[in-house]
Amino acid sequence: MAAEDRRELVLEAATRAFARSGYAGTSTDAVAKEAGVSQPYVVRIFGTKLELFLLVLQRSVDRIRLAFEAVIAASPFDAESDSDWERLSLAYFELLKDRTFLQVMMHGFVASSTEEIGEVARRCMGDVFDALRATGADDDRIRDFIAYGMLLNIMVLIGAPEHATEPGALTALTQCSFGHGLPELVAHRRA
Amino acid sequence: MAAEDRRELVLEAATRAFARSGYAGTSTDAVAKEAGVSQPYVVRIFGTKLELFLLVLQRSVDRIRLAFEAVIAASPFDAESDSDWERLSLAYFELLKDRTFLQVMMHGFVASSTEEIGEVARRCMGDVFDALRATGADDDRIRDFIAYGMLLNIMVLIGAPEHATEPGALTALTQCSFGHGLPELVAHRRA
DNA sequence: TCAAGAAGGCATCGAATGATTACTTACTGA
DNA sequence: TCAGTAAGTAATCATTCGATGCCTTCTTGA
Repeated sequence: MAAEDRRELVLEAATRAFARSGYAGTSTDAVAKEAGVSQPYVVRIFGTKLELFLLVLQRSVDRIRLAFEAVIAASPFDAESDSDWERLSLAYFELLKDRTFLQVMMHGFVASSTEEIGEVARRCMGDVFDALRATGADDDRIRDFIAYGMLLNIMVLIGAPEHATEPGALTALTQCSFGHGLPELVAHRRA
Repeated sequence: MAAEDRRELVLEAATRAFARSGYAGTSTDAVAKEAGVSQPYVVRIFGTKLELFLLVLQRSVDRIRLAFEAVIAASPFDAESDSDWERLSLAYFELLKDRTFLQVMMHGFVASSTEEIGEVARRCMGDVFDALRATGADDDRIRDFIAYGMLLNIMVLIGAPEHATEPGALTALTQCSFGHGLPELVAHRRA
């Protein structure tokens, strides 16, 4: 297989692996097994595990940012229009069906005490904020949108959508966070 | 030293250690060094590294929840009063001066793919939500409060308060998230 | 004084990890 | 046909990790 194609394959496998267990918790061997190649080959392609993670993190956040940019570019965005914000929310909601990217992003955030990872995390966060500025909304409005997205991220991370079954506080928080789209999200996850 | 006192000391050291590097990224030896005891002794006190982390996670989230409960109990809370919500926000803001607890909490969230950790994380999230229900606010209002708190957590995790210096998207997001309290927070951090 | 129990370290084990080296295989162009 | 190169693996190394077992030290009460 061409090195370029193989590299792409390993990157996608690494994204899945890191999404599961984070930076420290994922071995290069786990990535290799997920990709179906040998562990030394993974190291050879990317140099070090850290460089591989930085690539995976950058690509994951890019994916999220691009989804926002696509929605905003699709039709004129009116920052005063609720339905336009709903379009944006629905896009993120759709993105949640594949949790991989946001899991990697969150793992990147908590691994920010590693300086190189922190740099990428801060840059990515700024890029997303920048992309949302194309909505024409003021900074406070964008901040609120991101805040709500972060809550959704956390809820997905801890598995609230699947586990919030019996009545209780977690269930209430999950339902008022995900709204009526929750059953669909859980069904998609189980499929 | 009495076993009980030593245990408490190690728990606090473990909280600091896990706050830095998370569950997978922190060795029992790192905890031991932070506590000034031998590594086998740490394992002996808590059985396994996982059990130690579960304790640390539970205690950290408890600390956050208790801070909220204290504010709500301090004087009658009016869910329609902006100043009452500001009291609550300020309490959390004050809590951010010691990042340890929220760092541990976030590390617990992303480590939720380990089933035991996920269970504790979900329970803690529910407990915090429950505590905030004592404000008398409806669920949506509480959810918004938590969402904003989660954004602050992320910003702290990636070191935005210290690193958002030159003008740019990250700086704008940081300033509109932390408001005028930002310089104070950074100063306290550097002290 | 001394036995007993609690506190805690030392030595060590087996497994896992990231990385390096040397090797094999397969394709390509002259 | 054969030299050269790209793709990929097996073997291995030095660390690090969580955990176990055994020993030492100190206190305390009879």
